Amino acid sequence: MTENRRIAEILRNGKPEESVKIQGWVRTKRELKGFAFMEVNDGSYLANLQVVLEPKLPNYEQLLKHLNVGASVEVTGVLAESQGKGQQIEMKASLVKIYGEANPETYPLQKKRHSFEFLRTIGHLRSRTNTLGAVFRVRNACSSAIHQFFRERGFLWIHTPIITTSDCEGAGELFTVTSLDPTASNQQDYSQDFFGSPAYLTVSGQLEAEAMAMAFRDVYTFGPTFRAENSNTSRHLAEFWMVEPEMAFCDLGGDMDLAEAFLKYVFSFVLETCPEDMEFFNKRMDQSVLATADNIINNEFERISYTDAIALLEKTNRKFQYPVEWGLDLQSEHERYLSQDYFQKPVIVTDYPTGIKAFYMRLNDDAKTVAAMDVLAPKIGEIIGGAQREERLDVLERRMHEAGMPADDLWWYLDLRRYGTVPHAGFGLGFERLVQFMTGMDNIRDVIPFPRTPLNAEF
RNA sequence: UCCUCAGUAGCUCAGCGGUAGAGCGGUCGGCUGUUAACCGAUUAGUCGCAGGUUCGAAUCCUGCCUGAGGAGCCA
Repeated sequence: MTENRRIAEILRNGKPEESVKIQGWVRTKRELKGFAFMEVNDGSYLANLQVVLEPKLPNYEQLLKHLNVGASVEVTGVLAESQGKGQQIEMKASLVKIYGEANPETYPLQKKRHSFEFLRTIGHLRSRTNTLGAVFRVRNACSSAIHQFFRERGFLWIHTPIITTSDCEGAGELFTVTSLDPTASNQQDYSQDFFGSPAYLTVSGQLEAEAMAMAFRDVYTFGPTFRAENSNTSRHLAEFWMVEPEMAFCDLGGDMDLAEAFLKYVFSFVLETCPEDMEFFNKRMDQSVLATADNIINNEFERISYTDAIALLEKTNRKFQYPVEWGLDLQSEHERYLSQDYFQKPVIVTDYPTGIKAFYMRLNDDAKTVAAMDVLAPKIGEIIGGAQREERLDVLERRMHEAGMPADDLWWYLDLRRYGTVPHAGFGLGFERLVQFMTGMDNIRDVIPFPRTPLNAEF
């Protein structure tokens, strides 16, 4: 039996004279008078394996007719040093089996560049392109890197619920979960509903992660998150994946250290695992991709307090559309100025005014600011948002009251402060934003296989 | 949700008052090593939808739908 091998492995280690068998999809075919070339891709590698088809193949004429772009094939043959330029090794086919044809008159992927907008309309096929293929290999590497990073540090991966009954984690709009018939008359009677109360898709696993951190010290979540906001931008999704570490016995400084070490680790891991894909992005998508990665890995992140950031923004000559004033939130243009123009690297902004941050963030001694931190990345803005959590029961109760939060629903969250409370901190990282940042892809819809955005949940 | 721009052949676009055009793709033919192959021929369209103005609308006007960029919200 001839060994069935991945194309990535053949392109890296294949030697002339070896008998091999591959399986994959035809990316392109070039017919000449005496013979033909076809390139096959199996998703394992950016480059294709060039296969030489000679007339002595059984059914040569018929085969050429049916070996169209998109067809699925199994090729048996022998590796050989390539006579042409462009690749070291190629395969001389002795047997070609076609699993499924792809009619060239209707198959939407052509041997040419397609716009990402068009590719989004064929979400089921677009992963067969060079760029999306590279994106999803990098996405996968990021995912592995994240688990490996936390495992090395003794964090437990915890699975927080996707369905939640608390709607008070943030002001964000939630998707309702119900088993009631929307046309029935009892539609609003939640006592008749599956959970006996209103239920939603989670907007964050943080509160549950805090509970688990109070048992295991260091934990993280990595799972889907849902926001029903009508956001139409290149960096928002209605369904996205979020990474949320939570550490007991940890303050804001430790939180920032973790965030920085985390990003450095993931970038290093991906550069090592997917060098060809990263070079591809650097060449074709954004020529600062490799420089950015290098910058992340080798330079310390800038750390600046909100108060100092405001002072810096007030001093600059740059004209901003929105006002800069202590107490107001930083606008996109301000964040972009800080990370992209002024520091030209990720910036961690800390200690925001109480009024613009969530109730659970720890009140600083000045009583005007909270121990929050945002990591701002060039181009995409906020990639991480985190904080030291308020561990003092009385302060937390007061802040919830001021924020108009119903304490009844979060009785268990307050219990964590009643019984064995400890200083703790954590952050949330938008996984797709990380992949976007890493690959230089302009639109977040192109770094998740099947994006969900307003008016779009196809595939 | 707001602002701006755009929807013309399978794809990318040109045409901007006189009833449709290019490149790529597809098809057919040629080419003994190609690699976004090349050369020749050929194929291809309710000009987003619905109204209106006009002798005449892809072109002007109104509404709607869809997409993109930016903003807000955030990760």
